[in-house]
Amino acid sequence: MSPRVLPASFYDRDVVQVARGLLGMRLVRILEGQRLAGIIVETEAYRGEDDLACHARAGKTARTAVMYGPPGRAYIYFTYGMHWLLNCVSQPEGYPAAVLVRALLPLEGLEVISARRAGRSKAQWCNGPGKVCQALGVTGALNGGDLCDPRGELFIELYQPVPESAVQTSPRVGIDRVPEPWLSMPWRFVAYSH
DNA sequence: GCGACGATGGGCT
DNA sequence: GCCCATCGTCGCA
Repeated sequence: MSPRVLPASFYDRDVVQVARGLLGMRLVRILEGQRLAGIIVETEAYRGEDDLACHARAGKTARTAVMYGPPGRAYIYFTYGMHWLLNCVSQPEGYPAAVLVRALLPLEGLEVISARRAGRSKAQWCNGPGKVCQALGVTGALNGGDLCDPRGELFIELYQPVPESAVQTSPRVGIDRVPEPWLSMPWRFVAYSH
């Protein structure tokens, strides 16, 4: 295994810590033989069946089964009829938890990413969870894939850990109908925010 | 710059 | 039949 790739043990702990720890790591996508990559700068944690913002609130279904599986896998789902969203399965097998990758700083394969995000400025290429998947060509075909396999099509490498001074936390976004205390849990992490 | 809203389809009650 | 872990565009300032 490449020494740069984050091992499954990285994900095998509290998902909130994993969300924090993924800031500054490098998400790599091999698309048609070409390497595309970006630095993870925004994440959110979703933890367990009790968390009413987490898809696992409805229990284990065909859709959420991957979240109950081993840590270090990709949980990728389709929403709003048009967007794919990428998550990193965390915590021990059997406990449903995952980190939503909400934004990247584009780093490698910029020509391809630019073409996939045609007509938009660089700042708009990967500044949202749907945009990340659009930019890197991430779809449900990769659901359940191993993020710890450097020979796969999607994996995450150790890159540049982010110091506490550069991290901001806030409640998760896009979950307006969720009741407290879940609505206000500070489980969103942003690095080097504007 | 900002708020409203439509697109569009799968999952779940 | 309702609800989305969203995005891009439109209208208005």
